[in-house]
Amino acid sequence: MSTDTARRLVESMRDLLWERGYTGTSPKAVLQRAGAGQGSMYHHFAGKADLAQSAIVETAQEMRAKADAELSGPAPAVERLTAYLRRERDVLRGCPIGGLTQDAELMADPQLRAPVAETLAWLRGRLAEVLGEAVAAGELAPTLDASAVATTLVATLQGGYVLARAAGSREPFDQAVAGVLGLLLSASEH
Amino acid sequence: MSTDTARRLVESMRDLLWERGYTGTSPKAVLQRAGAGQGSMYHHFAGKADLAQSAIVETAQEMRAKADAELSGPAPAVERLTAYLRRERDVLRGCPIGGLTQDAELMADPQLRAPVAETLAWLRGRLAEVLGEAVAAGELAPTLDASAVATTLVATLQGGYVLARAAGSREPFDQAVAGVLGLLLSASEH
DNA sequence: GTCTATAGATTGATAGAC
DNA sequence: GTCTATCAATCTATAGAC
Repeated sequence: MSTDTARRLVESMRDLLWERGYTGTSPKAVLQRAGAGQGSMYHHFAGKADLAQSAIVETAQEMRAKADAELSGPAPAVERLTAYLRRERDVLRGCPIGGLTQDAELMADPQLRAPVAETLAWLRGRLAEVLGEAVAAGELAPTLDASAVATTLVATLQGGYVLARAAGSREPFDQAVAGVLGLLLSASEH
Repeated sequence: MSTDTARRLVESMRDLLWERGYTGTSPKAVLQRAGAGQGSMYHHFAGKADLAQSAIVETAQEMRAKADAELSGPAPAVERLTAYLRRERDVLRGCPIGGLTQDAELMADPQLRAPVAETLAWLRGRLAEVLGEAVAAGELAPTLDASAVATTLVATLQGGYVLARAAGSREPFDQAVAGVLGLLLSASEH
């Protein structure tokens, strides 16, 4: 069945995009990992960019679905936020979506860039909503700027990945999260 | 004079590393930008990696010198911190050092990775010192964890670059900085 | 010190057999 | 649908003339 080969190609491209980026990933490497020949890829996809687009869209959807599930539970808003921020992550591999912003070739292609931009914009918006709930429930100070703080939280995660990769250790990531949570919670003591 | 050609090669490599990353930068592109032939590069440097190392070390030293100057002035500690965070930056180009952490090929080479790791580690440490001064001067709450918050501040900047590049706008960067400053200053009202 | 010429490998893609 | 063969272009590096 063709569907299986196509799925393996997308899966391999997802792994390699995460590990090596778009510029650093050759069709040849994808085919080897998927155990397929040249013909298979060009039968199912128009080329490298087309396959990469399928891979990025899949990764983006997964990331968004997982975050939405965590942020939409029945627990108090602040508990959902801290659980989301502290959730176990594959820190040293970086963010499979955010990391792509550093690839100039990928960002130059609107089809590849769009799912990256949309996913991070959605996440900022969703966190702003939950922060708004927390303020409304009196869990956080009413003076808090939900939009700005939401962007700060996403930036802390994204930057935490950068610092962890630089250090070769997840410690900076955990420290960055602990730091921003400390500020958020002590700022709420009003 | 050979020194001038070598300098132009390093300068060109610095620009291209910032713009395209290590994997995305070919010696050919560097030579074209520098206006030099193949022979010049292999006369002055052992190869692409060697030239890149000189370029990264130079960029790292500049970044560190500039940050240290801003963080070491006579102004109150919190003022120095806010001035550093709000300083004008070429946001859409990303951080010329932090952005390199996403390049797997570069990070696999200890010679190329070391200056990246050291620069970001130094910055976290220097910000922790200034935060410590602020606490000691009573400008910030004594309960503040200087090391953790320092890492949060660097992560906010690094993640701000990621979000700005994704959005194609500097707005998320400015929002992330405003958010973290809001938390830091309101948390200090003790 | 700088140049051009060249090398062998790899890139992304196409052709055509099966 | 999948394979192998092949393509022109580019990659990083070396050789050798000047």
